[in-house]
Amino acid sequence: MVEFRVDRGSGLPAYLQIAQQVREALRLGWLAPGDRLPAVREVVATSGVNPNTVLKAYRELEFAGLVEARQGAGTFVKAGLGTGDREALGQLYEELAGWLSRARQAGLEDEDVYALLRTALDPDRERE
Amino acid sequence: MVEFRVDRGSGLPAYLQIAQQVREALRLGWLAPGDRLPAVREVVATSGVNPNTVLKAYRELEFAGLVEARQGAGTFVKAGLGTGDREALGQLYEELAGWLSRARQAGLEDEDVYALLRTALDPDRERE
Amino acid sequence: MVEFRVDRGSGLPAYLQIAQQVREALRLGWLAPGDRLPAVREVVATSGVNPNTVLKAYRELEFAGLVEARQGAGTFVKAGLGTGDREALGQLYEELAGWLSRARQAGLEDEDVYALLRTALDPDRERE
Amino acid sequence: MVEFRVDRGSGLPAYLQIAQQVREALRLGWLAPGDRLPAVREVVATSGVNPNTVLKAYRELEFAGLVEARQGAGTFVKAGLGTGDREALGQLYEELAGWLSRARQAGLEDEDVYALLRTALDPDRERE
DNA sequence: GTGGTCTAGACCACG
DNA sequence: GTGGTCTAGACCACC
Repeated sequence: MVEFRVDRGSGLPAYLQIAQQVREALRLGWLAPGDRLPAVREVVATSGVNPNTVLKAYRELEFAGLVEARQGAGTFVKAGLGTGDREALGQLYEELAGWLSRARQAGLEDEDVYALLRTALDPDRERE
Repeated sequence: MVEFRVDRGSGLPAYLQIAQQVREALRLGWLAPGDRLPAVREVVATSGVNPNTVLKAYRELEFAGLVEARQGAGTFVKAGLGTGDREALGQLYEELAGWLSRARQAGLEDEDVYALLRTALDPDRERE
Repeated sequence: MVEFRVDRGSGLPAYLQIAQQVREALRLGWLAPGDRLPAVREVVATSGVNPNTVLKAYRELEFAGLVEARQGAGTFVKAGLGTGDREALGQLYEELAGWLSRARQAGLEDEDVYALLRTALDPDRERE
Repeated sequence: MVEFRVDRGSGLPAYLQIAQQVREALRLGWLAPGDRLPAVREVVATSGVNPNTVLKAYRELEFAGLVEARQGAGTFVKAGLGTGDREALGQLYEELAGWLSRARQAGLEDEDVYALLRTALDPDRERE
């Protein structure tokens, strides 16, 4: 079961945050084809957003072919996403968690961590 | 010298992307107090955004006390951000880059990497 | 310039009617890549639907890759649709118009015409 | 015997599609007064819709005075629809089928055909 | 009770 | 002035 976290004031529209979190859950294997997404009303209850916002996110995912809405039944995952190798994922997760704890000991905040990762993913960005 | 990358269609407003990239440059030490931000017309030339959008980003940073606009001279960094320990940062960056290359060998895409990091930063998100 | 006709009570949602009419205009060459769609506010004025309904239609077309919204500038046709042979289209149109006038002389109503066409398009439907 | 085709995702509600197909069958003479409509469970079996959806369609037709439900016996056609001239209809159908095959040779798809017909039925729609 | 559609209207981002 | 986002709430279609 996934639970969405909507961060108002992050600048990113709420419906995109929800859609992104579904995609992440698909990538990490928390959601698999056939699974049901939380009902719109559930998301409303837990996240405090408006029903239409959730619908918009679900519809976006439907357009992308990732989920399928069945009238009166719910919204279901249609396709998976990302690497299939769950084991490697777990291993990498452990390593990353270790690195993260070292980074925090060195005084880095979440923002620093994101900045580092973004640079590492796209080294060209660095310039002097 | 920093160069901004504005990703239209990422959902995040252009002016927030610029402001965020300045903050990241401050965190990583690419920009330090006294440095000049690129002129608005330079950013316009390299990023294709509207001048007003750049101005809005710079105003936002000025409001946050990070930069200072000097009439006719440009916009200058006023304060630093983040950990002062440049050495630790370099070390952590190398480790992260190593981890990242392993992750990519395992077939992970950028989105998978972000998903993992987000989970590592906020482990409560994972749920049965 | 296209003008939309929204038939409330046809059962088909208004936003789908608008999207469909844009697609038809693309097919018939009334709209070509680079053309601007009518502004949301114009459609609202001429069709009496709600702005959000128009937005939903335009967004649907954007998802389909047919149009592109440019902030503050409007929504523009990105890709064409259908056969490129405008001449053949005109010829066929004339023939169809002739047939249609004969059909009407024989007393057929629009509904009869649609029923005939649907059968002709999908002859398997006929069964006894 | 009529068989219904329900196209989920056409946007048109399922019950309206069924009712419309009955009306079309009446117009084209596939159904005549006294004929029995397929039983609800038959439609369910062939179309995959919910029994209530079929009932709603039949009720709608009954309301329109076109059919009549007889308890325990089924639903029967009460009135005809459209032009009585079966011969003219057949002739027009042949002509239309001929035109259609030429249209397809010219590369037109079903959508193009519908677009043409819609324009021919309502020529005012075309505009500069 | 499920998702889907539409309205009305406020506010924001961008040119 | 352009499109985009979100809210609130009514109503519909379907299971």
